[in-house]
Formats: sequence, structure tokens, C-alpha cells
Amino acid sequence: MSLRQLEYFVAVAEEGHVGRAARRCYVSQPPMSRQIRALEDELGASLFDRIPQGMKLSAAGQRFMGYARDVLAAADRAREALREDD
Amino acid sequence: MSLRQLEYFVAVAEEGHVGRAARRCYVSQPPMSRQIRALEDELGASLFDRIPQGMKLSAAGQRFMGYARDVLAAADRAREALREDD
DNA sequence: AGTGTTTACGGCGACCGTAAATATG
DNA sequence: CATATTTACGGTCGCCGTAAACACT
Repeated sequence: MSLRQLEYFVAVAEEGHVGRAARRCYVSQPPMSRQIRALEDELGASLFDRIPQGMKLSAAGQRFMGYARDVLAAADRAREALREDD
Repeated sequence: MSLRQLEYFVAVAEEGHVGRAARRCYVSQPPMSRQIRALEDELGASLFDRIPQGMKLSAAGQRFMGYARDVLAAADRAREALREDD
């Protein structure tokens, strides 16, 4: 589980499309798709339901979302903690 | 900034030695040393004072520590959030 | 000399992007 | 056939570990 995977997960969940999420993260679809798959494999849970229109959060995905955002927010706070050196 | 770098950072801070931290994390010293350096470079702050006996947290490092632990704790909670599928 | 960190360097593995394949309406 | 995700695949970049170098007492 990497911070990048969590960023991708949140992007896909918010956009509902791998394609749009990929553009938003300045990456092409295949890496985005692979990272999501790798995250699901590692966690042993499918986070999305694949539907023809894109991807929709599964029940497990919805439960995971809040925790993923917490990690990313904590990481942002950590980075900013060192910017207070002015 | 990666989760692994934060784990290494906490390990070095707690052990006070790159060598001991490396053994604790089942890695050799050079990767440990490089990851710490890379983290410092990215954050633009030196997190440790290099002393002959090892490494000691700098003022910035002490300030960073709490935030680093928060990120790792949040990551653990995220992982466990999906284990409740029994 | 001995304890510690860091740099060189060869080799393996991860990851990206283009393009092709697969699936659904 | 249009839109979506996924797999193949070639190439690059990162990262590891051994060994050597460097710093301090």
C-alpha cells in the first residue's frame, strides 16, 4: 500500500472513471488501472464494482474511503509541519 | 514521501543508529541511509544530526516525528478497516 | 583499529506508455 | 461501433546488496 495508490483510489472513486482519474493525476489509464488492481490484491478486497460506464465504489470501497482520506490528510499535515521554518 | 520512508525515519529515530534500524527493518544500511537522505531532500529539511555515535533527531525531526507516526497509524487503521469482513 | 555513515556500482525488479485485446450497450 | 477497462510488451528508472570509501575517537 503506497500513498500513490491511495491518491489513485480516491481519484477513481471521485471521478467514477479510470480514464478521467488518470487525466486528473497526469498519468495514462494502464498505470492507474494496475495500481488500483494491485491495491485491491494487497488488501484482499475488491474496492470497486466494474460497470460498463466506469467504476463504482463497492461496500468495502466505501468503508475504505474515509480511512484513505485520513492517511492522505495526515501526509499533507506532515509535509506542512516542516514548512513552518520561515 | 513514501510510507516506507516514514517507517524508516521512525525506526532510525527510535534506534538512534542507521545500522540497528536497518536490521530491525530487515534491510541493509545503504538503502536505509539513502531513503532517509531522500526524505530529507524532498522535505527540504535535515531531520537528523549526524553524530559519531549515530544519528540524533534534529529540531525539525522532532517536530516531524509526531506527524510521521500519525500517517503510519492512519495507514494501519486503513488496512484493518477491510479485515472486518468476517 | 573500531564504530559509525555514506558513495560506487552491477544487477534485478517495478513502473510507465503505446498498442492491442476484451467486454458491454 | 463507441466507450470503458484490462493485458502485452518493450524500455527506462529506481532500488537493493556487496564492497569500498569516508569521518570520528
